[in-house]
Amino acid sequence: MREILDIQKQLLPDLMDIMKKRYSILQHILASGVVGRRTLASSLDMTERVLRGEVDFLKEQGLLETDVTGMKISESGRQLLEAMEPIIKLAFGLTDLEESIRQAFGMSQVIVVPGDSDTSDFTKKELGRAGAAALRKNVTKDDIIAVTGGSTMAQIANNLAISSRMKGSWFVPARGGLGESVDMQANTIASIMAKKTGGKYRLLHVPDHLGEEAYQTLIQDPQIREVVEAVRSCRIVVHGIGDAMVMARRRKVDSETTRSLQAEGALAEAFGYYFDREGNVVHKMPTVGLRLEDLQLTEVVIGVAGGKSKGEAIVSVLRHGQEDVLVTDEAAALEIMKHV
Amino acid sequence: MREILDIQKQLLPDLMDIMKKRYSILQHILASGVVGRRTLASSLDMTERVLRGEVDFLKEQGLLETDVTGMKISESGRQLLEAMEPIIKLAFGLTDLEESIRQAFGMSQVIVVPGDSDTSDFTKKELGRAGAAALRKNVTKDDIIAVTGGSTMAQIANNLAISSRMKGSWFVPARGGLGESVDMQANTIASIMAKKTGGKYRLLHVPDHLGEEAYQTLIQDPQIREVVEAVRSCRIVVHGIGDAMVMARRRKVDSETTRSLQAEGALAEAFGYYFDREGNVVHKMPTVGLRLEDLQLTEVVIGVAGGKSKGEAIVSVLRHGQEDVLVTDEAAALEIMKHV
DNA sequence: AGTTAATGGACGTTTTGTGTCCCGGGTATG
DNA sequence: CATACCCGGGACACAAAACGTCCATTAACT
Repeated sequence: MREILDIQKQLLPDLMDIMKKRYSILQHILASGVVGRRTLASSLDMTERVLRGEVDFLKEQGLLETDVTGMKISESGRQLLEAMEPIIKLAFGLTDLEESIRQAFGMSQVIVVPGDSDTSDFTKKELGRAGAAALRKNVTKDDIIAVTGGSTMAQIANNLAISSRMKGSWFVPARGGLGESVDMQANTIASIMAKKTGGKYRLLHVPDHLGEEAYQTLIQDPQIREVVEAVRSCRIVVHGIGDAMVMARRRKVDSETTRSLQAEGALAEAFGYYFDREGNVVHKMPTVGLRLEDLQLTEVVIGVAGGKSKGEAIVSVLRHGQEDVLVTDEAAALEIMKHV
Repeated sequence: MREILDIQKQLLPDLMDIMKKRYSILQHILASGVVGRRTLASSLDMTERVLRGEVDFLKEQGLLETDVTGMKISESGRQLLEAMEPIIKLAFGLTDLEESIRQAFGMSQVIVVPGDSDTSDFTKKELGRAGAAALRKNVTKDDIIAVTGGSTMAQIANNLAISSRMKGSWFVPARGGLGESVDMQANTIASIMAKKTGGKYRLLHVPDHLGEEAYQTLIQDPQIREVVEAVRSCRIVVHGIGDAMVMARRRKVDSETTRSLQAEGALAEAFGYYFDREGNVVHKMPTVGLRLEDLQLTEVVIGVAGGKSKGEAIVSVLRHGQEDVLVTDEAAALEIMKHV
C-alpha cells in the first residue's frame, strides 16, 4: 500500500498535497458539523476563493452538501473520510516528521524516507534515491558541487542518472583523501557522479595528515590550487554525517586524538569536522579542501544520513546551523525528534 | 490496494487521468526505444505542445532522457513502469471496458463498477452509488426525470442525496403500475428520489392491464393527463434492465403471453417493452406513460443494470440504440463484451 | 425587528496552459 | 560528401483557468 503511494508520488508529485488538502477540508467540515466558508477558510489557513474552488469540487463529487446555512458532510463523504484515515496516516506520518524537523532547525527542506537504514538495505537504497532527487532538484546550471565520501554518498552516486541539467556541472571532492576504502572516497564518488550525470569532475589527490610545511608546498601547486579554489567556491555541498567515534576509528585516528575527541564530547562528524552535542566544532581533520567558513558562501548544503544509530549525530550537525536540506530515514528522524 | 485507488478516484479524478496519460507516454517511449516529440505526439493523439509539457515534467523527474536523437526512457523510468503495471491495470482495467462498450454501441458514457451484483450485495450498492452519481451529473436544472421500478432503481434512490442542483427537478414514474412489490414500484421510487434530493414528484396511479376503453377514460382525467404529458416530455430517463422471462414471471404475465414472448425470442425488458437479441421490440406491456417514441425527444437515457446474468439482456437493450448512458458492473460488462 | 453569517453570482486581474512557428544542429540516406 | 529530414528547445501570442475581491440575497438567531 505504501508502495503504490510512492510510485504515484513519482508521476504526480503534487498528488499528496491535493489529497491532504481535500482530506483536511472534509475532516474539518465533519468536525464542525455545519460551517461557513469564511470560518473554514481561516481555520484551514486558505484564502476564501481557493477553498471555494475545492468545496465546489467536493460538492460536485457528492462528498459534501451545502445549503444556505453552511456546508456539511454528506454520507458518502463521511464514508470516504473513514476509509481514508489509515491511508492519510501512512502517507503523511513522514510528512509531519519532515515538517517538524524542518521547523525545529529552520531548514529549507527535509526529506524522510520510510524505514531504518541500520537494519534494511532497501531503506539505504531509498535514502540514496531521495538524496539523488534532492540534488537534482537543487542543481541549476553549471554548478560546482562538492561531495564527501561514505557509503551513503556512494548510494546517492548510484542513483544519479544522466541529466541535461547537470551536463555543465562540476563534481569535486569536498576534501582531500581521508583514509577510507577507495570506493567510498570523495574522489571516487565525485567521479562516479560526474560519469553518471554526464557532468565533469576534478580530483584532489592529497594524502591524509598533512603537515603544515607539506600543506604550503601543495597549495602552491597550480593544479591543486585550482581545484581547491573550485571547491571553496562551490554552490552546492552534498555530504554524509557520521558518528564521531565510528569515523575516528575508521580513519585510524591516533589514540591521543581519540581521547581528546571523547573528552570534548564529540558526537558527529561531517566533511572532516567533529561536532559536539550543541553543534560546536571540537576538532578538525587537517587536510585541504572545503573549510567550515566556506559554507557561508555556499548556497545549498545537503546533508544525507540515516539509521537510528545516527539520529543523535545528525542533531549535532543540524545544531551547528549550516544545513539547508536534510535527507534522512524514518528511524533517524524519530531519534532526531527525541532530541529537540 | 483497489480501495486506495477507488478513494483517489473520488477525491482526485483528474489526477488519475493525468497519471494514465503520463504512464502511456512512458510506455510508448519504452516501446519505441528512441522517438521524437512530433512522432510520439501523433501516435498518442496529443498536440505537440501538451506532450512537450509532460515530457519536460518526466525529464524533470528523471524518468526519461533526451538527447539530440530523441527521447528514451531512463532506468528509473523503466523500473517505475514495471512497478506501475498492476496499478494501472487495477485502476483502469474497467476504464478500458467502459470505453470498449461505449464505442461498440455509440453511447456517450459507460460506467462500470467492480464486482458482480449477482453474487455481491456490496457491488449492488456500488451500482446504486454510481447510478446516482451519473444521474446527478446529468441533471441541469428543473428537469423532468422519469424513473422505472426495480431493485436496482431502489438502490439508486437510496444513494441520492440532497442537492441544490436537483431542487427544481420533477421526478415522475416512467409508466403506470406494473404489478411489483410496493417498495420497488416506479411510483415509490420517484417519490423517494424526490424526497432524498429535495426535488418534487408526481405519481401515476393507474392499474395494470388496462383495456382500451379504460385507457381512454383515464387519459381524459386532467390530473392523470398532466402527469402523462410530463412523463412524455421528460428530459432524463433512468431505468433498470431486466431479463425478459424473469420480469414476465414477476409481473404475473399470463401463460399465453409468456409463450408468445418465448416464441419471439424476448430476452430483455426495459420500461415495459420486451426486446429480442437484435434489439427489436417484441412485446409491449399495456399501460400508460412513456412510449418508446418519446425517447427520441429525451435528451438523456440512463440504463442501470448489473450482474453476470443480465449481460445478455443489456446487450439486447443497447442494440435497440436509444441508450445514452449505461451504468453496469464488471461481470455484466464482461458478458456484454462477449456478445459484440 | 435587527443582526449576523451563510451561499452564490459577478468581474477584473493574474497566472497557467496551449497552439504555432522557427532555429540550429545532428542523422541518415543517397 | 551533400542534402533532406527530424530532433529538441526557444519564443510568443492567445485562450483558459485560477484567484482576489466585492456584493446581493437570505436563513437563523437574538
